[in-house]
Amino acid sequence: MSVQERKERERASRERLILATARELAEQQGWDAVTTRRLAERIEYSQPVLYSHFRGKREIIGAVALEGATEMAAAVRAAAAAADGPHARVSAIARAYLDFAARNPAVYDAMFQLDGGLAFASEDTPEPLKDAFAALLESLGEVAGEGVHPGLFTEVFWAALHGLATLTRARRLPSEDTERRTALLVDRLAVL
Amino acid sequence: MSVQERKERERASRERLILATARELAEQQGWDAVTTRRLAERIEYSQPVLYSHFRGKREIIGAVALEGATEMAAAVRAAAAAADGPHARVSAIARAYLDFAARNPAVYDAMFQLDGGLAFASEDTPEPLKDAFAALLESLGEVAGEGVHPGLFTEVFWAALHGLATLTRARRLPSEDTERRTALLVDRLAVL
DNA sequence: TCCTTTGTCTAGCAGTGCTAGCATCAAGCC
DNA sequence: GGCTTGATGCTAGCACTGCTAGACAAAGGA
Repeated sequence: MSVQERKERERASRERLILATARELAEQQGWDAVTTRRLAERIEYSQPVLYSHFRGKREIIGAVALEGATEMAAAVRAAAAAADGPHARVSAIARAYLDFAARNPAVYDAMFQLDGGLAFASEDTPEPLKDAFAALLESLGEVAGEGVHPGLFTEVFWAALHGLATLTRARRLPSEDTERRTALLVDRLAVL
Repeated sequence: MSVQERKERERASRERLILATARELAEQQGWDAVTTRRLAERIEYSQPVLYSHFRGKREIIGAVALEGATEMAAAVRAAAAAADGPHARVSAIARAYLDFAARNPAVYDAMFQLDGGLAFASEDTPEPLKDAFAALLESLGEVAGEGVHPGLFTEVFWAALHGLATLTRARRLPSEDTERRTALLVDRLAVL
């Protein structure tokens, strides 16, 4: 029994290694550079080993996305908890969101740009994704304004942040004015 | 001289055929299905012919993106011209933008999600892209509100629309409430 | 008519995600 | 302790990708 447990531990540890390596490689050189060959070489195993852990590359991306969702939810909640008052809270959340996207571009891509085979906005949406949305909803719901559904408001706010994050990252928007754009967004959208 | 002119015409016509075919294929089956082999087969030429018109696949995507930008600018201006008053105009623009994205998902991808090798937000940004932004700016500038730079306001509004468009398209947001989300966005962001 | 130039094609390269089938090594049984 | 068995990871290979070198044919000019 103990032997089997040890093997399971080792297997789980190798799975973490795969994910950490994929993530590191993606952050360093982009997801295009994360090929199964390169990934296998970095973890010092052969390619087929990857397929004994994940169905394919897409599932690896999905797993990294879930990791990212958990971290993002934590970052948003931490920012919200450290701020006093609704306005400061919403500002802090917006900054935390954009900051996360800027600091972890590959993870953000995995979550929202690439196909990780994850279900969104449906019943079988994985828990971390639901929770990341919930983290936004907790603080944004209170500034939705009268007669506006908190969920709908959060969706709009989130979409706006997502737009800023992706357009900035893709150099469609110059990154200098990020602060001013964020401030404008918060001031206009949130009802205090 | 006339012979050369005929050849140039034929060449230009074939280039249009390549772009139209690429776009059609992308809209039908997604950009992943637009391989150089398939594209060549559809236009009934061999692969290398594509490379006598474009440097590579990326440049084909870029060319489709420019086409799309021109069309989007026209769609936005048409919507603006058909509406009376600032509020109706902004609403119409938002709907036109999201409608364009929804009706031409592959073209929208070429413009904003994929790498078409185009420069954005810089001096050597191609004219159609600048003009598409200008089309938004023309009508959005007037509702930026006092003390807010029209360009900055347009960027934020655009980013919000972009977020809605991409998240809806990627099924991150359910498509039913698009109208309500758009209305909320317009009502909050635009200063009348 | 011959030669040159232009245009197009066939064939191939290096790389991709993914998999079938073989070797190896450790666990468990007699 | 020696043998069998099953799990585990490997090598080799498939069908595909974007892209290109070099052969070849068709057209134009002398």
